[in-house]
Amino acid sequence: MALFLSTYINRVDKKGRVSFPASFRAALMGQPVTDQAFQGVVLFRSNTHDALEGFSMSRMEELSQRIDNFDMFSPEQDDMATAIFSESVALSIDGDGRIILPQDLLDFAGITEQAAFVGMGPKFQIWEPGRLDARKQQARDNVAKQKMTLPNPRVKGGE
Amino acid sequence: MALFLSTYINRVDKKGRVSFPASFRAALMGQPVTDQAFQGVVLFRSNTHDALEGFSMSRMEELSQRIDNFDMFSPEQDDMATAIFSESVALSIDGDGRIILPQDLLDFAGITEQAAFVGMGPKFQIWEPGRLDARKQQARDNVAKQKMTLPNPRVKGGE
DNA sequence: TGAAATTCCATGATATACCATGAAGTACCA
DNA sequence: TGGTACTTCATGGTATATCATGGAATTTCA
Repeated sequence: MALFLSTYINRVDKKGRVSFPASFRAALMGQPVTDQAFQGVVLFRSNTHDALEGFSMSRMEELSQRIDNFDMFSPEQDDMATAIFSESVALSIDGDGRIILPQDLLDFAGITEQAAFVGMGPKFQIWEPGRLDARKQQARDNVAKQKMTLPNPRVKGGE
Repeated sequence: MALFLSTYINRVDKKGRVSFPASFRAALMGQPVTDQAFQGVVLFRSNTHDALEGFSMSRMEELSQRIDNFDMFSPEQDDMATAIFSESVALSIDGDGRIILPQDLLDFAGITEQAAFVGMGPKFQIWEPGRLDARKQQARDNVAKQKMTLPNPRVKGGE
């Protein structure tokens, strides 16, 4: 699967138009195209930051399956589904490689002049650039401080 | 899996272009080619040295899968993905076997005229040659002093 | 029919692909 | 084994395509 990598800062014009980074576009193309072949992205508010979460449509379906693994009718499942699906918005990419960020999402993330597209592997986030710096530092600190390590499936679980 | 071996020092021109060592290219080819067969490398800043770390894309995808094993939207997953993917950059290898090192990465590693490609098995590093010499000496000293040995996971953990 | 949204077009800046050359390593042959 | 021819590499310069960005024109919907 193609990955979202690096951080790109692009200008947002008064209509909310932003160029969606070219490499992110390429990552999107690699996705297995389902039925209607929706070539675009899905955005919703982050639960933990003043930022936006971005998914491909195929990743969105995977997210749906994971939520299904909660007990049906459990409060968690209901909360999760409501928070994510009801508030998410699908944005298409126009001929010039741009998306249009709705005003309420811009407000939520505090974005005005510029938007930072943050690659996070299978997903990405969109930040107001000023806030992002602090967040990146925090992430680095947490990883270092907690000596966070990645479970290696080959050694630990073995296949 | 193919391995990155030896050290190669190549010139960096004013545009940041460097020849990616031929043997490293060969090591890259051996990688299992996924979908779009991205022939290139992924670089990011080392956590411990003023140098750059390099991976193949397939290894990067493996990293991604491990991170996926954390709960979605958990702080751990978020920190991990932000720390690793947002700061990394994918570089393609052109028809002449070169990559283009971005200016900010050159600055971070202190590279100007020359770049040293250091094979480290499944990954590699890129150093400013002068700093590399000091680092190599240090590594040798540490190994000698501590009589460092390699634990064998098959014997110790065993499955 | 008017406001909002979508599509179309234009333009620098930047990055990518293309071509040329010399050096060095390798293979081949006497 | 010595010499020669060929291939591969590293490196420099130039041309071309892509990308981000701004504005205008056209369409859509209320």
